[in-house]
Amino acid sequence: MFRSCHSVEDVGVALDFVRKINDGDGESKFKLRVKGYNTLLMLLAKFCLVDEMKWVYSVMLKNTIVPDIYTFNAMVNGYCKVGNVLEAELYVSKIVDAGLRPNTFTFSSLILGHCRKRDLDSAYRVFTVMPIEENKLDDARRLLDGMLENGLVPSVVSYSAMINGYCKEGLMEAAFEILGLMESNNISPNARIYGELIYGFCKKKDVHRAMALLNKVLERKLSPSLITYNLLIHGQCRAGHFDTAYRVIGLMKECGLVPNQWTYSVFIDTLCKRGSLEEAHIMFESLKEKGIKANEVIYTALIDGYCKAGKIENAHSLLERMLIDDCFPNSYTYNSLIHGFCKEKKVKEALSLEEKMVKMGVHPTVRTYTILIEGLLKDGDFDHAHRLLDRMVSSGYKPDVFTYTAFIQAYCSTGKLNEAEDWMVKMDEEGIVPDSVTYTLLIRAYANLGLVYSAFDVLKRMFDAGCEPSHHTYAFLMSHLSKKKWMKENSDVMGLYLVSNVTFVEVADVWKMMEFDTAVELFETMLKHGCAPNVNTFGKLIIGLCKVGRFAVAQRLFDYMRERGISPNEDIYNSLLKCCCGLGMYKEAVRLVDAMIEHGHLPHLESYKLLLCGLYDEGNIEKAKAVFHNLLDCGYNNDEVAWNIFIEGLLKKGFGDGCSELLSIMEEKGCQVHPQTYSMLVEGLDGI
DNA sequence: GTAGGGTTAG
Repeated sequence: MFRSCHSVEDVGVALDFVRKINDGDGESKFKLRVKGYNTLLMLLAKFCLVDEMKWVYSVMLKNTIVPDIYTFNAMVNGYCKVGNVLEAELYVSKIVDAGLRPNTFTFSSLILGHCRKRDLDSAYRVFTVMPIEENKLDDARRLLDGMLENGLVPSVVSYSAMINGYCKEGLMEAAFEILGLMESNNISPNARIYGELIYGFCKKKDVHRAMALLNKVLERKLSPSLITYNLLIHGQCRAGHFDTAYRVIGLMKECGLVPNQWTYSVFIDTLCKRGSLEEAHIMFESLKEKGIKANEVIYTALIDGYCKAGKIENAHSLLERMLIDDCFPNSYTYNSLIHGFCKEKKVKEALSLEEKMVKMGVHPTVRTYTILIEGLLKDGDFDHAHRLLDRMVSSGYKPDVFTYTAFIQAYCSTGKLNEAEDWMVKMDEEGIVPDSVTYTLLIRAYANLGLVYSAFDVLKRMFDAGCEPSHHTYAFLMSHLSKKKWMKENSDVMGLYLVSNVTFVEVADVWKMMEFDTAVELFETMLKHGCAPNVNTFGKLIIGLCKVGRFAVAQRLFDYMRERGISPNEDIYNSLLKCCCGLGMYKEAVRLVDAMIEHGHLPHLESYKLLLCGLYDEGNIEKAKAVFHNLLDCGYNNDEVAWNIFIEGLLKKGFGDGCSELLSIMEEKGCQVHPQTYSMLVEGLDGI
């Protein structure tokens, strides 16, 4: 009877029906069979309404309906979706108690549940604290492997849940291993499976691999979904490739897919984050003529953009427009505005907005409280901040790493290191793991007070906790090591500033001033403190140097690390490559590209573009051809290659001949280019 | 008769 229910509104109607059954005396005219209950339970699971599920289940038992495998599976699925594996396992045992056997569906749900075990978002009120399990993916994996042992055949869904789990964590090799596993078990991956992998690459900011995978999906005549395209657009936007993101819209339209709210929210959000508020607003206003109604995410992106730009008035009027537009603001919307007020030192307004939010029926979240606490602390009102913390805890909200870090930052910036350390202890007792920002704040504070040993001691704690130091962490440590030297060299105090009477160097300037010897001093001090510099240590330094064009020092470090038997990773190679292309050192760039390919790394297309243009500029045509040949074997999406190298590169730089030459290499190799790109190329070549 | 994906702090 609930088969036609699909929306949250339907759920309400269905629940009302069950309520009537529950209110009846058993002789009621409202009766439901097991199938009806099951359908309702699945529907509730779809919307993650586990409390309602539990109630429906109890009504079912009260009415002496015997649950079947579908009932139990629905319960397992619901709890797994919200990451509550403990509760889900309770229903698995009920399956066994009932003399039934868990099936493929049960296992697929459990795999999903284990992958989500830690996903209980701090944005929600969490009353039951789930145990944190580091090896949640291993547990999921054991379940997948255990299926065969139990005589069950994993389905596409079982594999996809596992692949999604790995992709979310950026473990692409493991994800591809699962792909291999399913293929060897004769299950052919569908578009959804590839969609998961594309998501993984996008999440890792490896958009080129994501695009190459898209090509593979299309070659296999599978249809990528709107979600997949949206993910690609998001990935391209985040990588700063705005033009490419627009091209992806073209590609999706060709497949008959229509960009939706999500698509535009990505664009609008990206524009806002880049500070292009006007452009974002123009796109927002153009939605109507596209037949798209702005949703709360779109409004929030724009509101957030205005708040970050300090234009609270505009943000506020958007909130009003939102309400007129029948678009309901959510906690994210209010959080953006509250944050905006705090940033402008208007904590009072921020606090009253929180009250308003509650009145509007929107629940504050951990984030709301944290933003307010941070605002109060930055305002120097420690008392109020503590009171608010008490209020949040007593209302059942669990402070997270951001909340604790706000306090630690406040104590660090006032030089109260003992209090800051007390908060580290408190955090540990609550089972909250500090992140690199937390540790780096402490390191900076110790360094500012001239306590080198303590600063490096915190680094050791970081290493021991398995927390990866950021480039900020290393920059603060180095600026301290070289402080006296740098101060002398910069007697005009350029790039130096004062905090609590201690002078130190701005992070951005560390890379500009850093010499090779400083790095060596860092490594030696690290070793003395029991932290051996690893590939990431070198990576942070090399990438930092490359960003400011310090190729010579970066290369020395690169050689230094290799001499010590540490192999550079793809990011290190790419930053070096980008740096020397930018400096016009094309011979060196060619050497790097060759070395990368030899080690199985993928050189960025942007660097190839610069390199090929550079080689043509130097008249080194044969070298350019050879480099392009190798590029075509890298497995890139050929259309993307053509677009980047020809249209964005050679044609724009006026190397039409080079463009024709390289295009013929593509044709010789049988590389397919999209007809639209091809006609643009021909047009471009004619124009020269 | 069941299911699997995606935004938004310091």
